[in-house]
Amino acid sequence: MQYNFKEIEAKWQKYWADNETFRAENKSDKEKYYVLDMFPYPSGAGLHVGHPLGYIASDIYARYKRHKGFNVLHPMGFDSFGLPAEQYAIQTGQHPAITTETNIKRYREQLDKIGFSFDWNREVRTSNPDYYKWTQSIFIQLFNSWYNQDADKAEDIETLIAQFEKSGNSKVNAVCDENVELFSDSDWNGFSNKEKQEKLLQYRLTYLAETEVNWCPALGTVLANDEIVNGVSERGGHPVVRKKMTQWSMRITAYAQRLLDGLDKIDWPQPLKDLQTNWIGRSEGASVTFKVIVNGEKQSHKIDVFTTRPDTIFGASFMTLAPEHELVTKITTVSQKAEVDAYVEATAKRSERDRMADVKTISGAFTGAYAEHPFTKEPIPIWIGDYVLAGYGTGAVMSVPCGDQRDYDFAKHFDIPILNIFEGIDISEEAFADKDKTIITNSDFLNGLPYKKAVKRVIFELEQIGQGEGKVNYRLRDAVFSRQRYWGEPFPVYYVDGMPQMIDLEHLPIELPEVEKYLPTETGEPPLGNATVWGWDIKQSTVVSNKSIDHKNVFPLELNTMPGWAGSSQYFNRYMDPRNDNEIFSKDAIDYWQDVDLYIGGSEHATGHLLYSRFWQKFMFDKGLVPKDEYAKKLINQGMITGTSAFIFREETTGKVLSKGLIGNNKVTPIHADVSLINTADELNVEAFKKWKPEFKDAEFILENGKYIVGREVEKMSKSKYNVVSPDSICEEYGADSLRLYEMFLGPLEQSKPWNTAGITGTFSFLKKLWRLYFDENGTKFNETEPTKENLKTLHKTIKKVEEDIGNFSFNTSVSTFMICVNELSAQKCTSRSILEPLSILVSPYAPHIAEELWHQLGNSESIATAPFPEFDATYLVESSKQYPISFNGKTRFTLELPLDLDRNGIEAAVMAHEKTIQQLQGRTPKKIIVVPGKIVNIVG
RNA sequence: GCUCGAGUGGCGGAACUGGUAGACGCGCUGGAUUCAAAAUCCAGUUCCUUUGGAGUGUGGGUUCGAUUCCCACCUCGAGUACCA
Repeated sequence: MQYNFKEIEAKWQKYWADNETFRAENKSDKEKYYVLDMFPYPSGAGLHVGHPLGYIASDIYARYKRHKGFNVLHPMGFDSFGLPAEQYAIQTGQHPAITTETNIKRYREQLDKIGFSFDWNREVRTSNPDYYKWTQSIFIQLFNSWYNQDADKAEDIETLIAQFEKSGNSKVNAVCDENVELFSDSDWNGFSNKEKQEKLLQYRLTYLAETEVNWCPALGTVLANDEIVNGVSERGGHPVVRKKMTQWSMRITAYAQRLLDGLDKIDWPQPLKDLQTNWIGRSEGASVTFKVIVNGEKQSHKIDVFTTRPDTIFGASFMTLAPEHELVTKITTVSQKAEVDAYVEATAKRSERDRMADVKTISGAFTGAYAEHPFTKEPIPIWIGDYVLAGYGTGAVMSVPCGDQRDYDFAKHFDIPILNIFEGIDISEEAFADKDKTIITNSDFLNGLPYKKAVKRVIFELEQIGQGEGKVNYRLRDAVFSRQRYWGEPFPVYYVDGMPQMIDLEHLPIELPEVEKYLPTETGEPPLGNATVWGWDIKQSTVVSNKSIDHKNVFPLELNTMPGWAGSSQYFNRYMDPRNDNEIFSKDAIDYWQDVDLYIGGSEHATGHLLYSRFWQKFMFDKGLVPKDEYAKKLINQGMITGTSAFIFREETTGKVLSKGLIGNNKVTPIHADVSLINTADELNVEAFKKWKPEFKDAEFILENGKYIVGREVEKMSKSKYNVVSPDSICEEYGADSLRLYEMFLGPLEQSKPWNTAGITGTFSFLKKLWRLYFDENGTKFNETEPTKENLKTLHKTIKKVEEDIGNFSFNTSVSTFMICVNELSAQKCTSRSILEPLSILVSPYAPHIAEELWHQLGNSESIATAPFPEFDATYLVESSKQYPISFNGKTRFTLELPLDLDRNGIEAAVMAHEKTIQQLQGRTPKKIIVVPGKIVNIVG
């Protein structure tokens, strides 16, 4: 009997689907285990072999847990809203839903061929109305909530309104917009309805506000900070400019501290935690208020600054505002106006990228105004400079040149005095920023104090005079939540008198309307501005034609859509009860499944999805919707699989194409060749290549030994580099089990590693060898013979190692272990069922199709999926002797087999009497003999 | 610049809490089988000046003993970028 992987794999894939083998039940006496993959965006290009790496790892784990008796939830779905389908729609007019459907179908086929144990009954698609209904509902709940800092949690907006009615907003300790005006209870009660709504927007967890956003003209939309890489859009690499727009934002900053603290509770990779920690960017310091003096007169304006070094306040010799700072126009003197205006205009013109690239050039302008030092009462000049960022802190700094290198450089450049307030420190060359060695001097009441004590004291003094307090600042900004795009979740929002109103939960989903074209309107409104049926009728509670918008009963709906991360921020919870029409998930479902036990996905989502989803989870926790405020106990980032590109070499002068070995000193241009035209020995199929690239039809290919050998190089796997290998072609040629084993065998899960198709013959022939343990030409080989001691030792050694490996997510080493096991059992000519049956279970998580076939050939009628994992028994591994390595000065020279029960003295005697020892020592007397029983002998001297 | 991560044969990689470096696989070499090829099987494969010796990026240290621990440096990769 031959190993016919095609037949076997098709058979079992059908069986699993027909029997819903991997269906997870929400009620079970078994312990639950939730294994989650980051669901993919279904792109038109399909999957390449790098994509399923994490899915294979999680599938092995899920299958293993089933063998260990767990009720496993292992779902899959699609993050199906997104830009590429929309760009395609703009180009071709094809509705993104159609493109998406086609791509999902392709993905599904590819995934099915690899034999994953997903419970497809639970599939979710973020672009389906029955799914995004719940995305909309979370949005509404965020809108109806505020963050109470006293309770340190989100609360219903009604509790805030009650406080406003009772005592205004002065006693409210909320996370809200900056510069909220104070009002009393009588003020509040006297406000018009619209004024009340405006005030409340400043507190809601999702709010509409005019914000400075990253506008990408080429994509026609705003982007979040994490969607911008090196000053250009992550997708497409288009320029990004700053622009003021009215946008929905998420008050994620309310959760900054909890997002930071939560990292201690979860088992996520340290680099990923570091990334989130840096992104949140907590720093401790003080806020200090400076009074402003213009032309010798005190102004009503004040400048608030945030500083991490309040201890250096007596070293402040100037102030610097960001050019965008709102006070700039208000305080600039007449004589400085021209210079300041010119500078502000110049910086506004520079793109974000320019500003980032050019950090060396020092520039700025003097406003003519002064700030009053809170303690010395001396006037200090107020400058503007683009090294101060509008988006961080208050957009203003107290410049202390002696203690900060940027301030120092700025002061030197503009000849501003540099005061030295550090005892025994020379600052003639550079600033001194070492907190640990700081002793303050020339600073009145701070003289002689070290950093920490000085900070405490100065904050106390600032509080006494009402000009400052201790403060914690975060780099994290509120997340812009609007996109000027078509293919995203519509907001469940309509506008009355310019104020946003939420549509009641019972009327959701608000479905995406049809539009003629997917581009912005001529008046510059988002694509939904093209919709003709996009008004909200409050009487009928339904979407109606725009023609009936009368601002009495029918109102315009929101034209923006939600960003890509909206749909992925709670999908892991929805999987628990995905077909529930009445609730996002039932209480029973969430109570049973609780949270994700293992989450596998890429680290590129560190500051996007993985931060936003933690935020939503914490919000849902505050609302009592979920029992855990962190949704994933353990997370693993799978490494990237890189491609091995192939090159042909065209000689620059003659145009001849030289085989790799013939290049020599010739000047050649390497040109990518499609890797599918190369065989495992790096030979190019020249005819096929000429067919693929017709411009080489008549080119002369110079061969070596009758073959054209290509050059190879490791690069990112991508279409443009012609190095993409698809899992389908591998499954076709070697089968899914070979692919699964090989992807794991490549190396540690978390490391990035190059793909080389040639190596797959290793795992393929392993499977053939495994098969031959059970079958030969005449049929089955296994029988009821008693296993030998050797057989049992091999089996139990394997059980032990494989369980350890799975526990450590070290899947590459268990593939080696299987190979060793099969090599040994083959050599032992093992045919014993009591060895071969447990072996099939051991292999099953990794190579489920062949395992299932073997299991059934052994006479079992149920699926192998829940067969109990073999129990390890240490007694089979007990040894009576050991090959001791005998080393001299730490270098092993020979080995000696000795009984394990021999004691230290016995070992020493045996070793010293050995002829090779005598030969090594050449008459010398050893200084010392180290004997570690069971391990090693080391002779020194 | 800063923060992480990693440097082991021709290649992917292995080595438990310090204890026989290079498991396993690819590739390569030789052989068997075959008319031939594929497939399969067997043997070999870190390097060198080979009765021996050296060797895990470099230099130093701790230790009887270091790929593993400590210090300094070099190289590569990832992230981040004036964060006050």
